[in-house]
Amino acid sequence: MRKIKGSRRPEILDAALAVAAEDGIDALTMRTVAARIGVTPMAIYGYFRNKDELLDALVGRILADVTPPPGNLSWSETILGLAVEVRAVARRYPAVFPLLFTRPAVHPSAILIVDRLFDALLRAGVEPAQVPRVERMISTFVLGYAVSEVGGRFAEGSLDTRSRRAQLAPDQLPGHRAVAEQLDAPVDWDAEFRADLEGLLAVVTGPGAPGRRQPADLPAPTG
Amino acid sequence: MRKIKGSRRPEILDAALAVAAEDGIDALTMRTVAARIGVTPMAIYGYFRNKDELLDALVGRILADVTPPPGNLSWSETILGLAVEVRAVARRYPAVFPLLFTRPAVHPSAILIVDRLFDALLRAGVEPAQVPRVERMISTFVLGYAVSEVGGRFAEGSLDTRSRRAQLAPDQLPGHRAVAEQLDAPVDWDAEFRADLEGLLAVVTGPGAPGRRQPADLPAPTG
DNA sequence: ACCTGAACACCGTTCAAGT
DNA sequence: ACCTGAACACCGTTCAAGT
Repeated sequence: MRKIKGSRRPEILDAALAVAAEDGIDALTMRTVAARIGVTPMAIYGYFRNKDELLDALVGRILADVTPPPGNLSWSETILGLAVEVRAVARRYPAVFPLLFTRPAVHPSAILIVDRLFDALLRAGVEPAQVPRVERMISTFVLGYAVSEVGGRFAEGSLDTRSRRAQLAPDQLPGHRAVAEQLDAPVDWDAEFRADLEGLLAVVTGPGAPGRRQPADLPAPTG
Repeated sequence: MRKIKGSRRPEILDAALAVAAEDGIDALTMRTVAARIGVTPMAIYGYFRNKDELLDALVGRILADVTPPPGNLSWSETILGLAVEVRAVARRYPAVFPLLFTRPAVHPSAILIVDRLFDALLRAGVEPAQVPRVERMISTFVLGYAVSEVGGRFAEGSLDTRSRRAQLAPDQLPGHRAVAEQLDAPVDWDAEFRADLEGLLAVVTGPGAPGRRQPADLPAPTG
């Protein structure tokens, strides 16, 4: 594997990102990526052992786009800022972002983000023993929400649409019936994401939360 | 598409599940699935328009394995029970479960689960206007956690392991340094999942939560 | 050190044909 | 109604060879 200075690895990863952006993840093949930088498919094997390793590196490349917030922010502003950044990156690379959920977060860029979260949670007064757990909880929610949005899991649909899909009469979906009006209303995803996050931060640091040590600067919920 | 009685669709889906369980998602091809039920690859196209439609149906098949809790449980027992079931199903089908996050939840089995969640949240006193949002929050966390576990995203690793991966000195990861002892300790994933969920339920229904209407039977956190 | 070219064992899918 | 068989345009990847 050539990892020397002047390696074309970044060039290849950018080409992969471009191919996926234009034609989707299925179009991202060794052959299309190679063609985009004007080489033969086999040339890529000089930089990545195989396609799997290329996709792993792509995960690192995507997370490298998450610009960390400045160091002088409060713990809650830091976490919210990182979350908003991650979600913005998901929207920037919708076709490939779901890869983040299937491949281990072992890249330098991922570890740097986790480190900022650890630090912010400690400043929030979370007990060190609870910090890794809370970090997993927050990053799971943030990644999950971002992937759900870009992957189409948050399919909207009226009561009628949903009961048709379920092949059931509306009466057999009492929960849906009770909130039918809400299912017709458009969703403000930005506001929902923020409200959810603020709720999450409240639970991990709020009064009575397990692993809580001292008061913190949690903002009032705005949702 | 043959959707008549006596269709072999269930047989095909079970074969797909078996192939993935034995040899992984990459081995799940039209050809291997066909071979497993003793037909030619082209026979499958009589039941599914293409591979994508087969995978979509597989998502429904997986969720159909989630046995809904009995109707006489409290709202919190209902939600916890569903969550535990979903996580159990993820562990049953680790190779294919991540598909749930990439494909819209429009299958009858998915809608039935959502309906139970809607109902439980209403019983918890969540305002109808907030119910769909809270449902998305909970299901995003539950699915995200389950996928992270089976997909290996929750890679454990000591401070040393992580700083090596990050290609950084431990000093450049102050957050990790501060919780280094925790990174060496083994994680009780069952307990963590439960503690996280109870925290989540507390935030959506606890005192001061947005969309709260009346007291509810939230259990005390056990984590 | 870096890249090419031919080849191999696979894919998903179309089309025409069989019973 | 259900399935087969041959064929097509792709894949990822190996190997040997070029400069």
